[in-house]
Amino acid sequence: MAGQRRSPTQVDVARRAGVSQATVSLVISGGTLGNQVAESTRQAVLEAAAELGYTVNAAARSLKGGRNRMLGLYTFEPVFPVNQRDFYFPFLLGVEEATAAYEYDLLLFSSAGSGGDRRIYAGGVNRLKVADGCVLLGRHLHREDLAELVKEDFPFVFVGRREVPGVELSYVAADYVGATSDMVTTLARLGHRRLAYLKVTDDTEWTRDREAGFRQGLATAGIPDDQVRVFALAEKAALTATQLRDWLASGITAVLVEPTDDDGAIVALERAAAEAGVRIPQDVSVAVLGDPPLQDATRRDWTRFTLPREQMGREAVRILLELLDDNANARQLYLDCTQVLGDSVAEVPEQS
Amino acid sequence: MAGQRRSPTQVDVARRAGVSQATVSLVISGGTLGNQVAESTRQAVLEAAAELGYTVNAAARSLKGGRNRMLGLYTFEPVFPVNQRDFYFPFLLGVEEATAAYEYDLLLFSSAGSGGDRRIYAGGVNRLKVADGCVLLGRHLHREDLAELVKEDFPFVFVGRREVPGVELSYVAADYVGATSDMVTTLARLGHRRLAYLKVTDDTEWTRDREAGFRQGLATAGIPDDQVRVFALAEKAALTATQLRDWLASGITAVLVEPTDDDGAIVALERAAAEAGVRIPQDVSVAVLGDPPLQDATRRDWTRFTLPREQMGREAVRILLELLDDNANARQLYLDCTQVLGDSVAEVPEQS
DNA sequence: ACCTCCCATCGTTACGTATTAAGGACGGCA
DNA sequence: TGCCGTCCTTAATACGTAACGATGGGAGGT
Repeated sequence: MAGQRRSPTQVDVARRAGVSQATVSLVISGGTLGNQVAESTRQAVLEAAAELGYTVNAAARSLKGGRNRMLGLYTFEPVFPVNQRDFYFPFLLGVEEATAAYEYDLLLFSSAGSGGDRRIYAGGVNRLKVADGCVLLGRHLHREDLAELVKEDFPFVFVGRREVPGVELSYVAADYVGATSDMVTTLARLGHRRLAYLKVTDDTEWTRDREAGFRQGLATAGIPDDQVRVFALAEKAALTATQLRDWLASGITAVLVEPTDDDGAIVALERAAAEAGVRIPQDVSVAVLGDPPLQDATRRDWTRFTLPREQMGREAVRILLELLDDNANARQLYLDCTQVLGDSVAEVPEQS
Repeated sequence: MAGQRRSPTQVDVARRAGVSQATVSLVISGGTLGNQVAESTRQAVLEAAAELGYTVNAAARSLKGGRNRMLGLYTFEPVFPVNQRDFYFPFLLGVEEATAAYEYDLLLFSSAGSGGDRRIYAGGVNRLKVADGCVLLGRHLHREDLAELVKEDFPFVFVGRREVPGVELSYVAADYVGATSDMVTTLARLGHRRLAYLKVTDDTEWTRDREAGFRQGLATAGIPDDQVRVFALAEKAALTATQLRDWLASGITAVLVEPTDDDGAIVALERAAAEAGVRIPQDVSVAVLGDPPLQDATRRDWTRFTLPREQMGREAVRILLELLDDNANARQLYLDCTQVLGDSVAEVPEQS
């Protein structure tokens, strides 16, 4: 081993090929003027480069302002932990696939900051900037980091709808509004007229969208507001068997429930049903408004809708590249979800 | 949107704070001389930086310094295709985890070359070099690319044992020899004395290692060579029911089989068994020498050994970082496999 | 033969940062 | 007051690349 040999530069190649550094640059990076170089010279340069084992220095290139052909993928939570991987994996798959298809490489910003905290700005440094642009992923984001990113004009696309007051950002989102509305329609078609909606408390975009979809679905189905019950599930206050019985007693026949990181709402509902001796779907229909992240937590084949996760990943990359080329305004894209009819919803029994 | 606003530099900060660019650099990056800056100046600089939304330009920094804090992961096959993902995923997991733990970022070289062919040297240029070092993964490598990498002194670690004549390279490998040997021992302990060994034909390191382990296990168990039958499974020539019957007729009670990309050998064996009316494990015991990549192709819980894939990924990163720091010689690491007792192996029936 | 034009190549500069050696202010001590 | 030493700050430079304008020479036209 020759030890830490400095890797050859364009100057070295130029010297060997008997041309100038500028010519080497023209040959290597092609550019618009790439065809202005004589074929013989081009060959000589390429040969010299191969012999020396020359490789382009990405740092220098991107310092100069050019592209790296690298896209970043930053996740606010670790993507890989086992319990969540089945949820995040399809996004990753789509992003990877599209990135490769466009002949870019993918930079995974996986390193947690020193504090164990995942932040974009570690020590005041925006690490993302080594990439040409970045796809962001994850539920628990730091808004201030996002705002900072926008302020810097760094091109990025979020997977999932994200709003930051005062700025317009790009994202690829699932159409939660439409999907939830459709779910209400489906339930109404099966005869359900009195619904309960079980939402998580924190006020996020996706929770708001689902609730909006819920209201919209009610309107479409012609169900007045007083026929429904909205219950916000605080983290600690689980749904009790008593509450569930109350609902059923008041004529409610179906429950819509939001999935969460830990499937807390679903698990709580199932436990309450078990305690109350209520059978799903015979006694109450349950529809899940999304993909339950943990497939293991519950064995049931829920009636639900699934996000086109892989496609979302792919589209995010496509939009990011559009952003890079046009450097136009932010753009948003909504993709349809697919309703999956499982065995947790049944027709409402004829009232005798 | 202000459009492509150039992001502020140290010069801008310096101008605003009324100091020189060098002072800004001292304040920002601290360094060894960081404490030589007067507290008042430091505050002024930090304030100016905050007001302007200054962030360090990573490209410029690494151009100057050398290290990128980026590790590469290059795979000779796409890691993500669905049919293989369960096999490769744990490696990826381990690599990602270790990379993050050491506060590096992970660069996924996913872009296929223009020809659809995955090569390290695209257009005579080594793309890997943007990273400080690289973990390599995959079965179907291009030896010439590897040799070139070594020649360039680029630090890399292979996951899986790889040999290139004349050069010594670093890898983290599963101890196929020991695991296969142990498997033979296990079979011998269950009374199996006549074995068949079904290998794939191409002459790879892992095939050789398994065969060596097979021989070693035979020696340990005191089984003479004429009690065994080694069958090389060509790609197209599947194992026939007739052959399988012949083996059993000759007293063979157990088959060791190598897993392949597509589980070809296992599937062939199972089909032959079905055709011949041979039951597994009642009539013949089957041990798989590794992890069957496709869990779906067969529902059986094979007796096998599994590679510590996640750990292999982690160790690969650790060794790579050692290589970076010491820039010493290549190093190799072997990790033990875990035997898994499934239901495809039974005690040999007492011969009446 | 001379002028023109174009093509291939070259010299130069800027990108933003970290570092080194050098400069300047200030106070203390003789 | 003069000298020196200690801090603090600065000017200059290098890193490797891409882009621009400039230059030289050869070919073609008049």
